[in-house]
Amino acid sequence: MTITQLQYVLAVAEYQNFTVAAEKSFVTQPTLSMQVQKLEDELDVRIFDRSKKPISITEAGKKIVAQAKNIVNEAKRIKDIVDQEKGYIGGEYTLGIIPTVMPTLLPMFLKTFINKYPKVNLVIREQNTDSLIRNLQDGHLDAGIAATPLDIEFITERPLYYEPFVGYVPPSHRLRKEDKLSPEALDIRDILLLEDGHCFREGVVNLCKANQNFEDHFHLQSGSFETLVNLANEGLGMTLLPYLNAVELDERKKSNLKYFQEPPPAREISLIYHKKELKLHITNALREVIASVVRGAIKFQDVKIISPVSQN
Amino acid sequence: MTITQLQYVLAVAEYQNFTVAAEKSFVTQPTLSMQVQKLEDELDVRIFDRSKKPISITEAGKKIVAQAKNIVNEAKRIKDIVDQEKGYIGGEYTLGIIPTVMPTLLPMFLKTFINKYPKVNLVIREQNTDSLIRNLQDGHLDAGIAATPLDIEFITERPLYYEPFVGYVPPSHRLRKEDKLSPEALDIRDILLLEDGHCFREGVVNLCKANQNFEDHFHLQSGSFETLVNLANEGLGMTLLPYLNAVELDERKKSNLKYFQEPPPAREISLIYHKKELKLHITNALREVIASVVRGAIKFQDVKIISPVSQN
DNA sequence: ATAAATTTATAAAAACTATCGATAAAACTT
DNA sequence: AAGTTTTATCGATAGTTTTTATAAATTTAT
Repeated sequence: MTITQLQYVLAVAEYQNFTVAAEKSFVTQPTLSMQVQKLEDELDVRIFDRSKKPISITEAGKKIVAQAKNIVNEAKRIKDIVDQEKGYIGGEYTLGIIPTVMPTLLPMFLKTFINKYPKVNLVIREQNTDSLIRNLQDGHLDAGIAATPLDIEFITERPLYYEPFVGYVPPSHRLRKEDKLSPEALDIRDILLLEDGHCFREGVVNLCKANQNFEDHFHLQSGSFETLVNLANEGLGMTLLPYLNAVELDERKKSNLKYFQEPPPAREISLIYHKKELKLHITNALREVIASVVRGAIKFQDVKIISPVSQN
Repeated sequence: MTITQLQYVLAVAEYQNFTVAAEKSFVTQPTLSMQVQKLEDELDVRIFDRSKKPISITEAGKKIVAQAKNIVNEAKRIKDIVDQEKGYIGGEYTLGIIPTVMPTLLPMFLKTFINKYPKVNLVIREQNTDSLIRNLQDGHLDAGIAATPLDIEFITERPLYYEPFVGYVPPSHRLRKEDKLSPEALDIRDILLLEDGHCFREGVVNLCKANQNFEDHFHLQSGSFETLVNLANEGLGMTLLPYLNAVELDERKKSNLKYFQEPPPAREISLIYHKKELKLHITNALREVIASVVRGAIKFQDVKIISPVSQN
């Protein structure tokens, strides 16, 4: 049994197809097929059922694949251990970022980071919290940036900053006359929300839920804050924005912003990574960079953190 | 990087010597040396310092060895997973047993087990609780039989039976006139103890400690109960025996036995194994066999369990 | 301090194996 | 039923592991 064989098995399990798996593994299909067969012979068990297409994984195969993932990930770590021992900051590093943080935070730190650590090949993926967690678990991501607390057993959360919610209240809205917003005054039924899957949506729902029994009526939903702001201008209601999105609005729109009373509700944005601490040295370097650039742009201390997780 | 290379590294780390490591790995010394070198080249780090003899492990090497242990153990598990999936009970299985249990328990179940599961190559090692725990951790043992509770994070304890302590009180002893023993009446200073390292010794000390402040005076100490009984007969004090040892005494000596008041103090004997549950199917088979033979010989319910761990 | 013994490294040859390209066989699609 | 897609098989080749033989280095004994 070799690590290569296990990697081939994982590739087949992932792509459910020998030919594609071979391509992704940068070998020819016979090479991969034979190695998988060899492993099956050695273990004397079928891992894949090739009698139908697409191929399926046998019961024994599922367990073998799970264990193989383990082994391959642990094997990868040896290289990381050596790098860490040498103090070398380099190699591939994959970071997942939730969509509502990506456009505002990424431009703030990306340039600084790649300048400071040119040997790191940073791969950035935009994905929602759920897939972020899944990818952290199976090792497809080295770290993620998401709203916390998530309270997940195998994940370490290191808060980066606290980002208050800001109201965008068009002139026609009933709350326009108020000086400051309060969570109690909000009515979930006239707040424009992001579409499902965004944790910022959950945050807003949780914020309003504190004083209302929210029944899931139909709401206009969009994937971008820009759309929400435009819809709000059309008189379809108000919306809530994260602070960093709010400060980026043009002057005309900024006049529609309404801040919350102290302490404002806020989301906690954290760097999250697997407790196994793969590539911890790079993760720490990344955290340092982000923390230092954020320190200038955002400095809220006394906030009320709103959970990003659905409370159902 | 291959699993074989990691195994070679582990062998060198274990034996601190390339030649011996090669023998134990059933390859020639150059084979092993070259593979270790190849891995060092690939990782671009020295794992072993060969400039002095015996060779030593570098700082980076220590971490690599720890991780390699992980990987190799996890790799071994794949075979176990397949066996388990097939319901196959076979292969090598290594069991550690503490010295004070070995001579009485092993004859009771060994024959039954090897008859029932002839494909299992059972390797039995006598060792004290400390090395048992260490060997379970690094995978040198598949399971152990020891006095519990040990309360160790990575170990599962499955109680097999409860074995009361029985007093061996020679005619000349002050407690001879008592009908039943009570823990309060015991005086640690005239009890003959097993030598250090036996957990039964710790159990006796804990039993007496409940009512006495034990200061570590000099005591006669022996490694076998037979010696203790003979010393007791010479008038050097009394001693305590586990129930199964007591019932094996000849008739003449049995007349010196004195039982405890209900509920008698007892030790809990458990099958212990790593939480990772390597070869769980064999472990369960073993537990079944032992539990069934023990059920006939020993059936105490209402006992007071004495900790086998030093309370200092 | 020098010789002997032990231990690790190096080199060349042999055995073995992973990989590839070509092609056959099987399964699915139209 | 023909064509397409996917997996298996085959022979050739390049590369790797292993071995035997031997050299170099280190430790131990005299």
